[in-house]
Amino acid sequence: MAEDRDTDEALLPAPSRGPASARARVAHGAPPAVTTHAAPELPVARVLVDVPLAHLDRPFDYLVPATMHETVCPGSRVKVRFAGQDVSGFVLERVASSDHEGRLAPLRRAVSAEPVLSPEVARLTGLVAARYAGTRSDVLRLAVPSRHAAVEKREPPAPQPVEVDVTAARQEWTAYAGGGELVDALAAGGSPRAVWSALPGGSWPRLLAHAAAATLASGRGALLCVPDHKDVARVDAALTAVLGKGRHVALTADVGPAARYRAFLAVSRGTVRAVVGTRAAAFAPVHDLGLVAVWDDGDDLLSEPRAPYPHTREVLLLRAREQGCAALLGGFARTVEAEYLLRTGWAREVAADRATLRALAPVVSVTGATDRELERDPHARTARLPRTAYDAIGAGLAQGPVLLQTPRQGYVTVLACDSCRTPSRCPVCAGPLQLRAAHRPPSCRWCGTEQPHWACPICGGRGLRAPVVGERRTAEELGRAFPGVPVRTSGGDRVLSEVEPGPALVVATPGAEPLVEDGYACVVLLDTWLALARTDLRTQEEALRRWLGAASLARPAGDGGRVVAVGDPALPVLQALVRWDPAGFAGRELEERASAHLPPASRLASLSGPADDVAAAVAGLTLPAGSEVLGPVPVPGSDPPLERAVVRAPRAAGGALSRTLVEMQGVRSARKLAPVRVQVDPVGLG
DNA sequence: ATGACCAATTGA
DNA sequence: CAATTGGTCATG
Repeated sequence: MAEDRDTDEALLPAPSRGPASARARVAHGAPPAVTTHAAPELPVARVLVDVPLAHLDRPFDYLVPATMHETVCPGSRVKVRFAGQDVSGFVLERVASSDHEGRLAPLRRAVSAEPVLSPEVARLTGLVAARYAGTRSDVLRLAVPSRHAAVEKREPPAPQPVEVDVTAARQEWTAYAGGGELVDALAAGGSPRAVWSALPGGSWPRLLAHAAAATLASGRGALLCVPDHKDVARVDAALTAVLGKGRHVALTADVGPAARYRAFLAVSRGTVRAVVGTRAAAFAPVHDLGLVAVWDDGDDLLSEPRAPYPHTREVLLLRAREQGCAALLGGFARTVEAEYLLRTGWAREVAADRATLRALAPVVSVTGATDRELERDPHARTARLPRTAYDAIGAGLAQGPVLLQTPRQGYVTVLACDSCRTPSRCPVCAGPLQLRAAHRPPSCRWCGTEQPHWACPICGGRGLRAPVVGERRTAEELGRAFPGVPVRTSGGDRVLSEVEPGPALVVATPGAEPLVEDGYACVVLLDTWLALARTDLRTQEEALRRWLGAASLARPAGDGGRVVAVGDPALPVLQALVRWDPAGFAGRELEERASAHLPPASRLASLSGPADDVAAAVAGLTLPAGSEVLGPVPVPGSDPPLERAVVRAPRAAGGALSRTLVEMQGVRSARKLAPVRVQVDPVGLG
């Protein structure tokens, strides 16, 4: 598209009413004056300017010069003069006149005619900013990828017609109660909302693809969000199998700016209507959106690490609410947020009955790993493996590959009491202890305090051990315990996506488990006590999610599939694993959260920064009725020292809480005070 | 942010 | 009395 020349702002026509009365002025040394005419129709552009200041987070009106009339359209990029600087912005709309009293400055440049910000996404960015008490320009940065001019100039490929076999889609979903109805409703143009408990095994990408296909059959678009690139690749392949080539697109950040922009344009121009992607794809401008879906919404990869830290699930739910489209939350596990949607009746459950589940799930057992048991067993002593687990591995290896999930990577991370195995914590701040160097006493990883005379508060023991050995060390030890068996590792920056079906030991960290055709003969979950040693709000939910993720890679019980978890069989979270009951667990967890006034039953916001700023920020809030302020308390391990306050409000007052946070940030920004970091419903609150 | 403006404060 | 500094306000 043609790009327009810069405009001299001295040559301002009068504001919007009537034709512009151009005044020429030739300043000494200035470029020769050119008369600027306003666009013949809708001469005013409402522009969202890219400035990071909270109190400037609203549209500003500019005059559209006649030369830019063709190029400037709703959703297009422009450059404008703002507060003496050239800044970029997005045109929200073209209107006939402005409410602004003073004269309007002309747009400085029309960057492109490409409408990259659709009206729906423009509205969504506003809702997300409001919900997370952030600025719209921050959200816009997440929503619209950077421009690549060469890609934009190329002619788009013609949309491919899509033929969908709705009967096949329905067939795939009938394993679930409510599944057939879900597909029917999608295909008929309805907007069902469902929380889907996926059956173990590798069918979920295909089911997501079929849900998308049913939506396309109704003439609408579908948007599928998954946690990582491995998942994108799997759903991508399933969409190709179900829809044929060229009918969908994968949106990921790691493919480079040109490829990313090309995929984005295919969506925004309506060339394709089915999209799979990671968290940034939640903002994809899918035409005629009919379905939003998120897989494994408990995965913290779906939580955006950049301000204002929106979560993919919440972005998609805002979209579904706003556009009245269908919503699907699926996973092996269930988050408390998904459970909440069921409890409030907003979504329906889609789950298989117990008989179907029993047929497809492996047999799950828990085996203790007390020191006494370990002492009786020399193999266990070296490999942290009780006899039961050791035997299950041996039996599994006779049938195929065996997966061992080990909680963390690296050689030594956390210390624990040598006698009772309780993870050792700092008496000052409760942070984990570490050994930083040989011949130094243990020190706290958070506050750095050295603990030369540490004693276990549980049993009084003074010895420390480093019980957590990463996947590489685990692999070495197991290789010795099972000589002759190939050992593969996956974790950290060396992740295997798939392994061969033959007998092998596969050691992986959570989320890095390789796929294997026909499933693992046996899955062993090591050191479950360690995964539960964290003090985070979501520790148990997260542990169960990771265990179910690994367990769902095992063969069905009928094919000999077994899962052995090494841990305390009395723990409810491990009992939920044995019964394969993520729904029941999420239900109990939600009740506990509700009685403790924690999300999702309440809305939380954390404010962090230097102590003075946090105190002033909290004082500047107009808190809704029923809310309370916790803290501020020092943030452990922060240097320079920071403090954090947590504000808690009833869920119904969540909107009011976000509004007062936005207002407070606006006031602070106008007064040139340092911004306080605000996180609404942060994922990892200790 | 940047810049404009006004008022209070400081300096010769 | 002028120069300087600090707060407030607006940014189209």
